[in-house]
Amino acid sequence: MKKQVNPKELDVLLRAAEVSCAENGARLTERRRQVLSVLMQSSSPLSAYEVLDLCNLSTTSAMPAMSVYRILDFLEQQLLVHRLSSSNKYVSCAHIACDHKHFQKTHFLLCEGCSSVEEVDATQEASDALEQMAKTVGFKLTTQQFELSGICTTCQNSAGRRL
Amino acid sequence: MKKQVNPKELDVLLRAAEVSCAENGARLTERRRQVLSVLMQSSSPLSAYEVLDLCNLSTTSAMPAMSVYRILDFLEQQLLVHRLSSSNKYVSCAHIACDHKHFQKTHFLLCEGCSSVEEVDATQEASDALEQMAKTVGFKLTTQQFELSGICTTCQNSAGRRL
DNA sequence: CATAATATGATACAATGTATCATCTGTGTT
DNA sequence: AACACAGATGATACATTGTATCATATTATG
Repeated sequence: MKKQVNPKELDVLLRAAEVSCAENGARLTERRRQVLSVLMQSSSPLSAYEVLDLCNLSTTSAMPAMSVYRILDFLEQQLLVHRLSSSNKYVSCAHIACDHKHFQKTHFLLCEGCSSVEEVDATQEASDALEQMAKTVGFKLTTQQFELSGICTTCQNSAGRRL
Repeated sequence: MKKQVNPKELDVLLRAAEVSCAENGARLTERRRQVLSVLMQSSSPLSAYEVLDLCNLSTTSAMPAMSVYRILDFLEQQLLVHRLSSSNKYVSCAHIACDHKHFQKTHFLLCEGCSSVEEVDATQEASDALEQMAKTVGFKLTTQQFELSGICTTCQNSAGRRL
C-alpha cells in the first residue's frame, strides 16, 4: 500500500521532482510543487477538484480550477503523476525518488476497500499473456498502463470490519 | 471488430434482449429498446450524451438526459450493455443473441485508430498471470473487466492512412 | 533593460451527471 | 370497469467537472 510520507520524506521527493523537471528543461514552480505535494501526501488517488480543495486548505491565495488542470497535465507529462483513466483521478508516481524509468508496463492495483493504490511493474508473464490474447483477434496492444481492482492485504486482514 | 448490424440482425438482437429481460422479470420498454438499439448499431462506444443525441435524431419526442442515464444503468444491470470505465462510454454486449454467460473475465480491446471495440474472454493464461502479479504485493483481484488499448487488424493494415 | 517565452489569474461558459417530484403506463385485483 | 400499486418516464433545477479565452505576472535571455 502506498504509505504515508512524513515531512522529511516529502522534502526528499519534492527535491527529486525538481531535479527531474530541470533535466527536462522544465521548472517545478510553487504552484506545481503545491499540487504535487498534495498528491504525494495522499494514499489514494485524487480527482482534480479534490486536489484543488486540498490546495486551497493550505494556502491564502485560492488556486483557480483551470490551474489545477494545467498543472496536472504538466506533472503527468513530466511523469511525476499518473492519471488513472478508470476513475479519472491522479496519483503521484511511486518512483520519483529512485531512478526507476518505467521501462516495463505499469499496473495500478486499486483497493476497493481503502482506495489505496499500488503501482507495480508488469511481469513478463502478464505482458506476454495479454499480448497473446489480443493477438488472437488481431489486436496489437499499445497500452502501457493497466488498472486493476482488488483487495489489498490490509483490507483482506480486516475483512468485514470497516477501517 | 464489432461489425455493423443490418435491420434484420438488429431485430433478432432486440428480441433476444427482450427475452433476456423477461427472464429477469424486467421489461424492455420502448425507450430502453431505443437506447439499446442505438448502441447496437454503433461500432464504437458511446457516451451518455452521444446516446442521447442519437436517440433524439430518430424520434419526435425528445428524451431527457436523466432517462438516458437511468436506462443505461438498467441495461447494464441486465448485462445488455457494458460500461467502459476508462472512457466512461457504453457498448452493447457482444453476446446478447447467443447463450454466452460471462463466466470468464472479459477484456475489451479498444482500437486507438478507429475506436472500435472487441469483446473477448480472458484466456486462462492472462487471468493467471495477472492474479499472480497482484499476489506478489498481496492483492486479491476482483476485477471482472479489463480495458486495453491497441490497434485493430484493419487499422494495422491501413497504417498511416486515415480511414 | 527589453523582449520573448512560460506560467498563472480570472471570467465565462460548456459538458456531464444527479436529486427530486410530478405524471404516465402497465398489471393485477375486486 | 374501477381501483390501487409498482415501475417507468418526464421535467425542472441544480451540482460537478472540464475548457476556452484573454489578461497579467514571472522568468530566462540577449
